[in-house]
Amino acid sequence: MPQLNGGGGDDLGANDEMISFKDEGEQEEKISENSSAERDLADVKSSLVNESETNQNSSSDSEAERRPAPRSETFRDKTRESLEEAAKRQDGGLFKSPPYPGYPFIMIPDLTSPYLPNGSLSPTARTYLQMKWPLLDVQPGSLQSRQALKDARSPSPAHIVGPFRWEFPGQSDLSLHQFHLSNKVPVVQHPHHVHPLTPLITYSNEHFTPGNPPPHLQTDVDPKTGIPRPPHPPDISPYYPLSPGTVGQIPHPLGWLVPQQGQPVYPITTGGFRHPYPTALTVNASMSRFPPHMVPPHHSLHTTGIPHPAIVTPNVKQESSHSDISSLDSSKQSDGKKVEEKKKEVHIKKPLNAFMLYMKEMRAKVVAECTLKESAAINQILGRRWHALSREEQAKYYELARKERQLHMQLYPGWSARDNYAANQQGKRKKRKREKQQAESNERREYFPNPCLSLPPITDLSAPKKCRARFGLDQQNNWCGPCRRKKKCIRYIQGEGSCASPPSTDGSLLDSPPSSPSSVVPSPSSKESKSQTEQMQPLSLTMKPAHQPLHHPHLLAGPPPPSLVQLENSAAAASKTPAASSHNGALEHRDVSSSRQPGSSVASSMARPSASLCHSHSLLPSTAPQPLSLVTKSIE
DNA sequence: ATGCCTTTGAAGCAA
DNA sequence: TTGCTTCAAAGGCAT
Repeated sequence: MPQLNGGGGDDLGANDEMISFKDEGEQEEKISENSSAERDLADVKSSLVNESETNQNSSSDSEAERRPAPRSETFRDKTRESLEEAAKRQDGGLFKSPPYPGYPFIMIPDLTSPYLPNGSLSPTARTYLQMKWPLLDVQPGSLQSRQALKDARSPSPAHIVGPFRWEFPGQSDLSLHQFHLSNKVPVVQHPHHVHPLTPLITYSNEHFTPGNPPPHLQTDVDPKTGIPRPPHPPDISPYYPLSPGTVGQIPHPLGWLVPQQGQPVYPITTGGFRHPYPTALTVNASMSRFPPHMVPPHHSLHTTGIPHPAIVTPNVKQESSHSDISSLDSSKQSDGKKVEEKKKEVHIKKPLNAFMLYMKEMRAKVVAECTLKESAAINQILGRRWHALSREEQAKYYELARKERQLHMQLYPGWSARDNYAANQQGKRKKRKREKQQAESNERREYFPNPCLSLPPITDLSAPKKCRARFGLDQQNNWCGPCRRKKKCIRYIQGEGSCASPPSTDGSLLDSPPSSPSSVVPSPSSKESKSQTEQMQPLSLTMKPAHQPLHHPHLLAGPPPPSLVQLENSAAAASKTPAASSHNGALEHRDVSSSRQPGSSVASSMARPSASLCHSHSLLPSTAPQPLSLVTKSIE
C-alpha cells in the first residue's frame, strides 16, 4: 500500500510496511474499494504535484528573491509559521507548505546530524537555508581536491575539498549570495554531513527551478533530446554516494521526485562524481566552520568503495583534525592491509525506515516549536504526528524508505541487519528489551493506574493468542498496534475484559480511522479497553491549559487554539518531569479511571505524556477546530 | 563514558 | 508462521 509506483517495478518493500501503512493510514475506509492502492497513491502523488505547482505559481520568484536572507528570521519563527500553516491545512503540510514555498530552496533542517560531531555546529546551523543551485567549483589546485580527484575511491571526490565557492545565481540580494570558504582550512564535504532527508526536502518539483544549471555542471546531456540529464541515474539516492562504477547501475530511489523537465537535480562534480547530497548538504553556511576533522576518513569506505552515510567507523567522530589529515595521508599509503582493517571496522547502518526519515526531518521543527531537546519527548510527539499524518504524507516517507532500502540493498548486497547485531554482541550490548519490558511491566502496574495504562498484570508473556492469530491477516485492521508492528500483542495480554473494545476503537483509533462514528463515541468501557500503546497516539482537545501555564512565549503570543504545541509541550514536560506534569485535560477525562484506583492522582500524573493523551481524539467534538495531529479525516 | 529514554518500522532469529 | 529482539536517529539525562 505505501509503495508508490516508484517506477522501479521491483517491490522491495516488506509486507509489514504495507501493512503498517495500511493500518496506520487515516481514512482507510474512505478509500474506494474499486480503486487500487497504486492508483490511489498515484492520484495522491498527482495531486501533490499539482498542489506543488500551484504553490509555485502562487509565489513568484520575485517574491522569493525579495525575501531577505533566510537567517533574518529565526528558525523558530519559520517553523512555527510552517506548523501553523500545516495546522490550517490539517494535513501536516510537510511538503505542501514548505517554509519558503514557490521557489527552489534548500532546507537543512538539522545539520547537527547525523554524521556531524556534536557541537561542531552552532545552534544557528539549524537554520534553513535557501538558495538556487548552489554550485561547487572545485579548484583543482588544492591539495585536497587533487587528492580527492586522484583517488577514485575517495570517500568522495564530490566531497568537495576546499577551497570552493558557492554560487547563488539570481540571488543577488542574498546575504549568502557569494562567498568563499576559508582557504586556510580544508573543507571537505562528507556525505555524512549531508542531511539524509535532502530528498525529502526536494520532494516537490517546486523546489527545482526549470532553469539550467551552469554549463560546467552539465556533464551529461541526453544525446537524443539534448536535455541535460541528471549526472546519475534518476534512481540513485543522494543518500548513497556512488563510485563511478556504480553510477549507472543503480536507479535513483527518488527518481519519482526528479524533475521531469530533465534538469539535473544534483550538480555533478569534477571527475564525474556527483555530490552525494547535492545541494543541501554543501550549502550549509556553517560548512565554512567545518573543522578539518570533518574530512571524511577513507576508512569509512564500504567494501564497494562507496561511501555511505550509513557507514560509520567508531573512531571517526572524535578523531582530531590531525588524525583525519593523517588518515588522508595514510589513505595514500594504505593498501590492502589497512583497507581490510578498516573494512572490518566499517559499520554499515541500517537504512532508515519511514518513521525515521520522518523524524529526521521533523525533529528540528518540533525542537523549535516546543523548545524541547530531549529526544525521548520529541519522539513521542513525532510519533503522534506520524499517526496524524495523512496517507499521502506517510506514503511519501514509506516510499522514500522503500527506495532507501532498495538502494541500500543494491549498494551493500551482502549486508544484513544481522551484521550490526553481531557488531554489538562483540562489544557493548544494549540492555535486552525483554529485561526492560519486564521491568516496565512492573512499573506500569505501579505507576500507571489510569485505564489507558493500568493493564492487567501481564501474567504470561508467552501467551500464544495474538491478534495475528486471532484475527488473521485478513483482519489486520482489527489487530492492535503492536501486533501490526510485529510487536508484542497488547490486546491479548490485557485479557478479554480489558480489551473488549471493538476492533475499530482499539489502537487503530488513530492509526486508522474509526470504523464508524459510534466507535468514536467515548465510553468508559472503550476507554478502559484501549490498548496501552495505541492510546498514546491521540491528543485530547479536552486538554485545557487552565492548569497548565504556558511556558513558551510563542504560545502566549496569540489566542491559542487547541494547540498541538501546547499538548506536546505538556507531553514533553511530563516526559521530562513526570511528577510535575499535570495534563489536565488528559487526566480529566480519565478521572473515572483514576477514581478506579484510589490514590492514583499523583501516580496518574506520572503517567507518561503520550499515554496521558490517550483517547483524546475520541472526545473530539466534531465541530471543534482540530489540531494538526489530531485530525482524522473520518472525523471531518 | 556509557546507556537509557522514546518513537515506528524493518529485519533477523528462534520456536 | 509467530513472537521477540535489535537497530536505525536524536540529544538530554542518569549512572
